[in-house]
Amino acid sequence: MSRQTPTIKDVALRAGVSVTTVTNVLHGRGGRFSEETRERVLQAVEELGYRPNQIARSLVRRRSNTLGVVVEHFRGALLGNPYYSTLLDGILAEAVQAGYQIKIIALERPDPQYVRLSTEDGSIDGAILAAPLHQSPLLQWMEHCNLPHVVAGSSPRDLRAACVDVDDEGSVYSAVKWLIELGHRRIAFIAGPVNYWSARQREQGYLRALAEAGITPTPHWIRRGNYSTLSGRQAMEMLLQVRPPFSAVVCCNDWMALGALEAMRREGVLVPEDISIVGFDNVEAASVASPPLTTIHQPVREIGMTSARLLIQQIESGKPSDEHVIFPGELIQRDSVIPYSPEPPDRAKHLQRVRPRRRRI
Amino acid sequence: MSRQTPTIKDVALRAGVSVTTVTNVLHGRGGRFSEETRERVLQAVEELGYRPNQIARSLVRRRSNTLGVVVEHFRGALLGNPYYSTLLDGILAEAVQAGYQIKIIALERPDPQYVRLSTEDGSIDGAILAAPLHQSPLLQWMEHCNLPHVVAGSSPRDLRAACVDVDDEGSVYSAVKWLIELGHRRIAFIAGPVNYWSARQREQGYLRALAEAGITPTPHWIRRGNYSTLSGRQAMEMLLQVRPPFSAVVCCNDWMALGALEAMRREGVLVPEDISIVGFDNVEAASVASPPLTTIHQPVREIGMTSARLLIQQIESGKPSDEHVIFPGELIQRDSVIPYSPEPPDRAKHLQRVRPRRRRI
DNA sequence: CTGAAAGCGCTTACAG
DNA sequence: CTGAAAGCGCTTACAG
Repeated sequence: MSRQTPTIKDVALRAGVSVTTVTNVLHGRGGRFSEETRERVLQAVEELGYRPNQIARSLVRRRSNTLGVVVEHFRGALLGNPYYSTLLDGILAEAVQAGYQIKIIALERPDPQYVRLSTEDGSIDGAILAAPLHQSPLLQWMEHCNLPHVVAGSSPRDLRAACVDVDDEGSVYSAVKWLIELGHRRIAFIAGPVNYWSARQREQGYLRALAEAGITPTPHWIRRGNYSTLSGRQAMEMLLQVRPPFSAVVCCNDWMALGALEAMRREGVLVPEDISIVGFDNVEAASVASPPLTTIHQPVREIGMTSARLLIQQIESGKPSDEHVIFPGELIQRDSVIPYSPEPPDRAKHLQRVRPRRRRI
Repeated sequence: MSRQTPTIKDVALRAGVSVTTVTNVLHGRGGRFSEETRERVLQAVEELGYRPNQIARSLVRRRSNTLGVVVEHFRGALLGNPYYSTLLDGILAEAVQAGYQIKIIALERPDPQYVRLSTEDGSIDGAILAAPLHQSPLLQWMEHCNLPHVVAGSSPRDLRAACVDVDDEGSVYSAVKWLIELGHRRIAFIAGPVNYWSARQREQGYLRALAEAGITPTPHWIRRGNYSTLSGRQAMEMLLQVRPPFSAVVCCNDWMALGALEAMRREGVLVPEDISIVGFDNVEAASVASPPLTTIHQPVREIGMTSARLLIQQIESGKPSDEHVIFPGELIQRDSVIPYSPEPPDRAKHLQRVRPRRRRI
């Protein structure tokens, strides 16, 4: 009995009107049908359980009402990263709000030609590039792309395209400047991977603050990690060898800071008495670490929302834009930083904080 | 000069062949064209920068090659939750692998009619329902839905549809049984919100293990939180009032366990010496808590991957399925649990672990 | 090996 | 207020 899913033609037939009329009442184009016709159509829709085919609609309107979120998935488990998922959540919230859907375009390989095929196929009205890597093919693609697009998160600052990000450079600059004001002079840096724009910019901020204070770091002051906890621990182990010792260390992200914390705990270095530490990102784990980690919060969800808004603007106005929206980072002061003190801390007094060896079950 | 984006017709014209032939070479339907024709077509494609319109293709093939991931977004910032994003990551990985795209369908309101409109519109070939809530309209919708679908994560066990989840009940049952084997008898439970299937099932596991050991909990043994850290702290504060005191507490998720840890730290309760604690989910913060939290890990990414695989199977075979795949949870033993000891811990010995008041900067 | 034609399910001028 | 017709950009029998 039940045949294919009903089409607009079936509705028209049942209501005894033309498909044009059905379209008109469905889209509320007032004045083009009588009240009585409207009711007949709506009833037919109801009885048939008719649902408009959006694919057909997209074809003729040349509009899919969906936003593409392009992620370079060849990097591996990407959405598992809270940064990306929070970004996505912001994009989604804004898109839904404005009547758009979200399609995730996971690039399997870094090939500009392949990117075109995946994006310029009529299935999306515009694209949000989520935190492209350094020398990402996406960046080249954008140059000759007539699909509306905006870059969200970590990206080069000289981009000739709309982009939304946190002020990586300025945030780290301010944090380091603050440490200097607290009396710290020997401030180490655990840098991030060079293929991240964000890591590069944060490093610049560190260097600028030191330079401005007339402090000249040797190469020993900077250790590079890959954003993982393990790499942070290893970097810190190296930094602990340097003499004279540092009184503070700034980390390019929280996970490395957490690793650094672990390295210091193992070595009996007191935080913050011996060494103050600040991270970046304000991940959830930062607040439950011991001591709770001072860090820089970036408004990731807002970045996502703003990207979507900018993209929708471009789509609906038909005008491309190269607006840059850069949010300031926010320093979250917790317990991992204290002012510099020339005399060493009273270890006896603080020894109670060092955790004893625990037996395993 | 540059007009609309080129269509298959433009390619045919330029190559001097019919559109049928263009389609054939583009889809590699061998034997239907000469090698020379093939090259002419490919060259025209190249010169024109032709990209097939997938919307048009979808319309005629009645296949979009995209999987819908349905989330009940009216709950708020959903993808910001690492559970959902990890699930999504698994789905994406498997889908990309199999040549499918992902569309996120964020439901703004819990209306079955609205769900139909959003899903059965030709834009997706099947749907994955991400962790529907208790009494979700999605569950009803599925009953009379001819779109292939599978439920991923937290869901009722008597579902007449394909579903993939962790064994919530069994995992908690095993954990509680283990605590009992360690000598614990007074074991409290911080329950989760009743509108989550997962929370309900975990609670069942707790009750079953106690019952099996002949332990009869009074209502005071169970406090309900809403999965947040704050609610865990509050629940624990109440549990600490109960006399005689508990020697162990099981939490419905890690965030509440982390809150409970905080409550105990404030009250000077030693973990695990006074009270052992186990969480659920194995969030990243659990491993950096002090003490590191013993918890139950669920293979969220695998759940996502398996859901996608099951869905694609249904789509490609044309046969609906109601297969259930239930993964076991894995107990991650860290430092928050020790065997029950009748004598109270030597507080003097452990006092050193209690953190002193910290001054703020 | 190749192509003309019908059709997927809609929307949009356009004519009445 | 209403409808016939063309068309969006593809694919698929079908005939040659």
